[in-house]
Amino acid sequence: MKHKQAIEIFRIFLKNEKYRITPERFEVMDAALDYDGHFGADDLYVLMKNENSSISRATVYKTLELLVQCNLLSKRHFGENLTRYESSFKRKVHDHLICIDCGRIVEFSDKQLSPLPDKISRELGFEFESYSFNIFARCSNPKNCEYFKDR
Amino acid sequence: MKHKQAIEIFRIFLKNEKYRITPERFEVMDAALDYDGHFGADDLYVLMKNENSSISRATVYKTLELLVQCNLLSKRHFGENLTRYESSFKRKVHDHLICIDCGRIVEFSDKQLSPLPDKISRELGFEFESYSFNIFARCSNPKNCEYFKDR
DNA sequence: ATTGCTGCAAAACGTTTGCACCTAT
DNA sequence: ATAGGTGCAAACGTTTTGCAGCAAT
Repeated sequence: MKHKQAIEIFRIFLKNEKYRITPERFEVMDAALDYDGHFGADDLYVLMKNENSSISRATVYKTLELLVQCNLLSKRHFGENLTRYESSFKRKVHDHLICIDCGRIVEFSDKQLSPLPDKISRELGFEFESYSFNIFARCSNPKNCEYFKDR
Repeated sequence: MKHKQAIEIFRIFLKNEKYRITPERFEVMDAALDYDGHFGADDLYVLMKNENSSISRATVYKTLELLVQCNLLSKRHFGENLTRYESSFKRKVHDHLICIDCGRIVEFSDKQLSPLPDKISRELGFEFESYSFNIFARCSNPKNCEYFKDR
């Protein structure tokens, strides 16, 4: 198994929260952590089905939420009515820039930005929990942009 | 009519873009600008129906997109699979903090944040278009929070 | 033995579409 | 006259739910 450390994290989480340890849950975890980039729950379901898994849609949807709860995945919304996930296991915090022409997603992290969510929360009388910051922009280089359109 | 200036903006936009000027479009505009706070397209449709409008769902959905195009409304996504709108007519740019316990939405604007979307876009080789910044946090004062839960 | 989890299908939800009729141009 | 908009209902894509059977505890 590739994801030894993640398996341990997930197992401990399930135990602590009194959820059952089932093979299906680890099967979804494995597929999710293997996925390169951002994916919708249904994308993952279809992928697993194509690989002859007998997993059900419901189990995929529910397990992804568990993986978010234990911080193995993070949840993203890029301005569509669609929930996307991405592995956050051993990855540093980052934000996203989305090209509105070609759909390319670039990850970045900005030093000036990082302290702001917590600072602003305190200023407004809240306890910071999480934030989302997405920039929508256009590739300056049109050729570049065309290239990614077909991807 | 309350929204004299907005009517003019919308009329000019429709004309420029060669869209037709119809009473239904202004009816939706009126209801949208009257709405206090953030609303989903369906909320607005139901509200209008309750006020005995004969508008159709399709017209409401399509017109809201036109109002976004001419900057009378802005579109928001607060981490659910639901598009929300809010009037941006004569309002200054702001971001949102959402309480994950009671759902209260607080608007803020932060001087350190404002220059970042454009700066980051340029640094990454993009032309800035728009951004979304949402903070998810908890009311520090539990009583406050309880109060808004019932709203 | 007892919950809780699974797969399945159906329902729910917000949103979009196809179409026949109507209306602004 | 004609392109485009409207209302309606049906379709859509994603997500959730109800339920009977199954498996982890």
